[in-house]
Amino acid sequence: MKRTKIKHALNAQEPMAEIHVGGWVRTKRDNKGFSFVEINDGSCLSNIQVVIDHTPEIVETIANVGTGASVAIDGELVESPGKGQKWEIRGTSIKLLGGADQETFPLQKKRHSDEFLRGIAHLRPRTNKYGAIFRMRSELAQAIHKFFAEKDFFYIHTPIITGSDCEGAGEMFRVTSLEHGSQKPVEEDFFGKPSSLTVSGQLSAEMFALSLGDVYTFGPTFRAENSNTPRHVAEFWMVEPEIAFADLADDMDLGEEMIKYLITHMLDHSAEDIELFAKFVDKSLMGTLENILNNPFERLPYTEAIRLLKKTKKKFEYPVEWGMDLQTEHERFLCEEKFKKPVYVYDYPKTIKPFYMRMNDDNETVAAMDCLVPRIGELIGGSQREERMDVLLSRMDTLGLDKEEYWWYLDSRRYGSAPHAGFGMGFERMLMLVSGITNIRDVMPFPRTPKSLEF
RNA sequence: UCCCCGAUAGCUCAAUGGUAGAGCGAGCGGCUGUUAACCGCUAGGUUGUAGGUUCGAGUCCUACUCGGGGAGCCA
Repeated sequence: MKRTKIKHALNAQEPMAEIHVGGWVRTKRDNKGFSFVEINDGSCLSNIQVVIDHTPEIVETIANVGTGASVAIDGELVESPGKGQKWEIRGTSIKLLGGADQETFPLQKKRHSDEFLRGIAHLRPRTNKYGAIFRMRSELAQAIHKFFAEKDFFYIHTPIITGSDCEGAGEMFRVTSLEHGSQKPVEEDFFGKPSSLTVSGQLSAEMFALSLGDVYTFGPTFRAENSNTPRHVAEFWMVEPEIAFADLADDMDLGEEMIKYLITHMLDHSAEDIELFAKFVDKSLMGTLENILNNPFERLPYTEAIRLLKKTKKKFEYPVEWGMDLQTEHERFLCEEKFKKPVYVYDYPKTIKPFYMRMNDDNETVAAMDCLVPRIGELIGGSQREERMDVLLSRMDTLGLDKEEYWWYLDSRRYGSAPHAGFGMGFERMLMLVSGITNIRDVMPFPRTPKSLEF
C-alpha cells in the first residue's frame, strides 16, 4: 500500500478505511491494553497520533519503539475522540524499521538549546523547530523563483569557480587541484591561473542582463573572511537580480517589491511553521512582518543620513562624519529607532564603494544602495552599474585595477552598453527575517564557519 | 582578527579552597483515551585539555581548545 504523508492525512476531509504511514516516533505513551504513538514524517510540523491495541506481537514490537525510532504503520484514519487533534490513526500493525537506543539517542522529549543542537546538526532537522525552518527554507527558495518567473526574469547559472581574483568583495577561497603543499607553479594547476570560489555572480550576471534584459542568479557564494558573528558564514546563498535599462530607483523598487512578495508568500504558504516561530522564538514576529508589508520603505540619501545621525542626541561609539561608512550602531539607529521600518540608504561616497558603481553628477557619490532592516541589518546591497566606458576606465585607474583582467567585462561597455542596475540579497538573512531566528547558523542545514567543518 | 563571558551527569544548571547535587531525560515498576501525561524506585561524573599554586583545586593562576555575545568585514 502506498504511503500517505502525514500532512495529507491531517488535512483529510473524511475518514479512510485504509492508510499506511511512515515516520519517526516523537513520543509513546503505553496504556493498559493499548498504546499511543505520535509519529512525525517531516511533511509538516504536526504529528499524527496512532492508537494501537495490544496483541502479543504488537507488545513485543512496541517495547522497542522509543523516541527517534522509525516505524511503518498500517491502520485506518478515524476522527479522534480525544481532545487536541481532529484525526488519528487506529493502527492495526506497527513495524519497527529502525530502532533508536534511548540510552544514547541525543534528542529527548524536551526542549534543547540551539547551541547543543548545532553540535548534532545531522539530527536537528528531526526537531519541531529545525524541521520547520528547513521546510521554510525550501519554500522561500521556491518563492524567489516564482517571483522572478512572474516578472519574466531569466535564471542564470553563473560559475562557482572564478578566475578573477580581484572582485573586491572580500577574501576568497582558493581552488586548486595541486596536492597540499605543492611547490608547482600556478601554470601547472588545473586552470593554469589562480582560481577561487565566487564571492558574487554579479559581473557575470551583468553580461546576461545586457543580453536577456532582466536576469537573476541564485546560488552558493563564498567568503573566506574570518567573521565570527551570528550573521556571517563562509558559504551562503545569494540572490542577485540584474536589470537592464534601469536606474537606482528601479533597483530599489525591485528590492522592496521582492521583499514584500516573499514575506506575503511565506505567510500564505508556511503558515503553520511560521506560527511556531511567532509563538516560541520571536513573539513580535508577526508585527514585524506586517509592519514591513504595510509601509513603504524609507529612502534616505547617505548625505541626509549623516545629517540625521549628527543631529540626534543619541551618543555613538563611532563619530559620524561625511565620508565614513555607516557602522552597525548607525544602521540600527536608522531602521530600528528613527524610522522603525526598512530603510534604503543610497548615494554613498565613491571612496567607500567599488569601481563598478555608477558615478553621480556630483562626482563625489555613486549610485549605491543598502537596504537596512530592523534586527537583520543589511539585507540587500546594490547599485546602478557604471555603463559609461570612459568613466569606468578612469575609476579602475584610480583604484589601481588591472584592466586586462576585465577585458570581457569592459567589452559590455564597449559594445552596446546600456544603463543597468542590480543587487544582492542574502538568502539566509531573509530566512532570519521571516522566522525570527537570530543566528544564521540555525537557518542552514550544515553551516560553514571559521574552524567549523563537521558534517 | 579584537573585546567580554562561559565549559560540572545524556540535556539545562547548582556547589565559602575541604565527601560533586537538583530538575529534566533514560531504565524498571505502577496508574490512566493519553497528548510537555502522571506517581514511585534505580543507575549515571577522570568537573573541556595541559601545566602551575596549595596539606588539599570544580573553585585560584597560566596557556590552549571549543562554544556564546559584542565589534570589524559584509549578504
